[in-house]
Amino acid sequence: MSIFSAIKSDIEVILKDMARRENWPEGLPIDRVTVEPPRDASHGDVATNAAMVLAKPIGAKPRAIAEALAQALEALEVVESADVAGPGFINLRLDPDVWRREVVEILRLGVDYGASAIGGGKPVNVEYVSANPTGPLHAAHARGAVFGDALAALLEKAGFAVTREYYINDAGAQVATLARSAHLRYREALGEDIGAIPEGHYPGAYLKDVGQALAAEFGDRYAKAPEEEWLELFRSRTVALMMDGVNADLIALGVDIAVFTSERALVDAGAVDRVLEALEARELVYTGTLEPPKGKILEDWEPRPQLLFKATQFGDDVDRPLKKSDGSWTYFSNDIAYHLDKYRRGFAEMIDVWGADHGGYVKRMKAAVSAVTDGAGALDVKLCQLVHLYDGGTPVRMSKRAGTFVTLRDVIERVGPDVVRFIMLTRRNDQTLEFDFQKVVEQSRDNPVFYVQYAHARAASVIRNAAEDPTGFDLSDAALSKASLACLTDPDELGLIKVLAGWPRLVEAAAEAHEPHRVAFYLGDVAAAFHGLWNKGKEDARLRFIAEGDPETTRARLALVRATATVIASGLAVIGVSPVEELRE
RNA sequence: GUCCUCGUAGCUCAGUUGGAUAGAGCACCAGAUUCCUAAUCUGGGGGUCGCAGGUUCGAAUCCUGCCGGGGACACCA
Repeated sequence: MSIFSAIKSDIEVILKDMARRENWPEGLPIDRVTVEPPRDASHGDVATNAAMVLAKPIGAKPRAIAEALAQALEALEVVESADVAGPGFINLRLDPDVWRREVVEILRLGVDYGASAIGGGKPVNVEYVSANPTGPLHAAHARGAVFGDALAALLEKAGFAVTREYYINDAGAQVATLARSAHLRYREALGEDIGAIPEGHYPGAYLKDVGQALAAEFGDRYAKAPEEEWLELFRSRTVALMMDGVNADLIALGVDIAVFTSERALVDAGAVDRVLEALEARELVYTGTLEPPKGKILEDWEPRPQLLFKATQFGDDVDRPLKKSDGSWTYFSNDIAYHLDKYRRGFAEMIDVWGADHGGYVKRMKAAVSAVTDGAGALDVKLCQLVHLYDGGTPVRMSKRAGTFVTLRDVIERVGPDVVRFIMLTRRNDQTLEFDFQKVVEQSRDNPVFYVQYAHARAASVIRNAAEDPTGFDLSDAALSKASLACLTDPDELGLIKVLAGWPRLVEAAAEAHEPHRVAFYLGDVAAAFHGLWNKGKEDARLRFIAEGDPETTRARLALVRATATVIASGLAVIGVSPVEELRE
C-alpha cells in the first residue's frame, strides 16, 4: 500500500468516527476526498481536501471541520504535524521515518516497485500499429507502436490482463492492388522487362524481393495466366511476406504483439453477416439515402440508397453506410465485426491507437461498439499526432510517390530502439512531435533520453566506486536495506525519496488516464532530483554519497542510490527502454 | 457548413481527471570543477493559462459562444 492510500484509509476511519459522534448525515461523498502531495512542497508532504468536500453536505464551515480533523490526524504516529490552510486544506507533515521506510520497500520489491492492483486482473485489449500490409512500416508508425506498447506495459503494471493486438487490413482493394504489383515484380523476377510501374500500382522496390520469392515458389506458371487464377494466391502470399517484415521491424523496436487478427479471415468466417444480424435484431439498420457532405466537392457524387447503421442514436453526426455501392461490405462493417469479435473474446475494455487523421472515425466506432455490445463494451480511442522528422534542424521531406519515405527500420538503425521509444513519449499523444536525428542522440541536458539514462548510469557508477572501497561493504540490496536510514537527514535526500515514493501513485494515475507519456516525464523528475543531490556533494563534501570515514552514513546513502536506480529501471521497463549501467564516449 | 483536436513564459512543453501563490527545459543574466562521470548543478528575471460568459467554497482543467492553428468529412483503409 502506498503512503498516500495508507493515509487515506486513516482519514476515512477518523471521518467515520467523527460522523458517529457529531451525528453527520448519511451518504457523505467520502469518495471525493483526495489525499495527494500538495503542488507546493512547502505546504508539507500530504494534503487533503476532506473538510472542503464535506462541509456543504454536513452544513458546517470547512475550517471548523478541518480543525477537528487535523487534531485527530496529529495524533497519528506517522503524522508529525497537521495544519489547516487556505479555504480548508489540511496539510500534513509526516515523520521522516515514513519516507525512509519507503527506501526499504523499494529495495525489497526491486523493479516490481510501483506495481498496482487497481486493474484487478481485468482483461484489456490494446490494438495498435495495425498498418496496412502494403509496404514496410515507416517512421510515422513508430509513434503509435511505442505509444501502444508503453500503454500496454503500463496497464500490466497497474494490474490489468493486457493483450497486445494488431489488425491486419487484408480485405480491401488496396491488398488487391498489392497483389497486382507483386505480380509485376514476379514477372520481372522471371526476366521479363516490365518497364515503369504503371499508375495505380505500388512502385516500391521492396516488392522485388516478393517477386523473387513468388518466382521461386511458382516458376512461370502464372506469368501469363489471367488474373482470376493468381490474384487470391498472390494476395495471401504477399500479405504474409509483408507482415513478416512488419513484425520483424516491430521486434527490432522491442514491440512484441501477441495477436494478429486478419480482417479477411473475419469476413470469410461470416463475422460480418452476424454483425448485421445483431444490428438488425436491435432495429439499428435501414436503407436510406445520405445527404452529400458539405464543404467538400465530390464530382462523382450521386444520391444512392444505402444500407445504413443508425449511428446517430449513439451520438454520431450522421448514420453510416454498411455496404458499398457494389454490394460489398464497407470497411466500417468489417471493423464493427472485428470489435464485436474482440468483445466476444472477453475484452469488455478495448483501446485502439490510431493516427490523428482517423479522428473523424472515432464517434462511429464508439457508437457501433456501444450498439453491438448493448453498452457493455467500452472503447477508448487514443489518437497519435504527426511526427515531424528533422536532421540537424533541416526537415526531412517524405513523399511516397517519390519513394523518399524514411522507414521505421532506418530510424531504428540510426539511433537505436531505446532512443526512438523514449522520444516518442516526450509529448502527449495528441501533440505533434519533433524528432531530430541529431538532437535525439546528443549527450546533453536538452536530451531527455540521455538525461534519464545518465542518472541511472551515474547511480551504477557510485555503486561501482563504493565496491572498490577496501573496507568492503556488502552492496546487495538486501544488505543495504538494513542500513541506518536515519542518517538520511538532508532535505534533498528526503526530497529525492519523496519523488521516488510517488512512483506507485503515478502508475495508477497514468494507467487510468491511458497516458504513458507521464512515465517519461516522471523519470525526468527523478533524474533531476538525483543529479541535483549528486551535485550538492560536489559543492559540499559532507553530502557525498560515499562519505569518507563514515561507513554508516555511506551505507544509508548507497541504499538511496540503489533505490533511485531501481525506480528509474522500473519506469524504463514500462517504456521499454533499457537501463544502462555505463555511458562512455 | 459539420465534427474532432490543440491554444499555458521569448521558444519547446508539463500540469497529479476541480485545489492553495500555474511549473520544467531551452534561451538570457550571475555563479560552482584538487571532488562519487562538470555529459552535471545552484540562483535570478520572465504569465491577462487565446477571448467572453456560466457552473461552485475554488476553474488552465467542466459547460456555452466566439477567435486562431491542425485534422477529418458517402462507397477508400
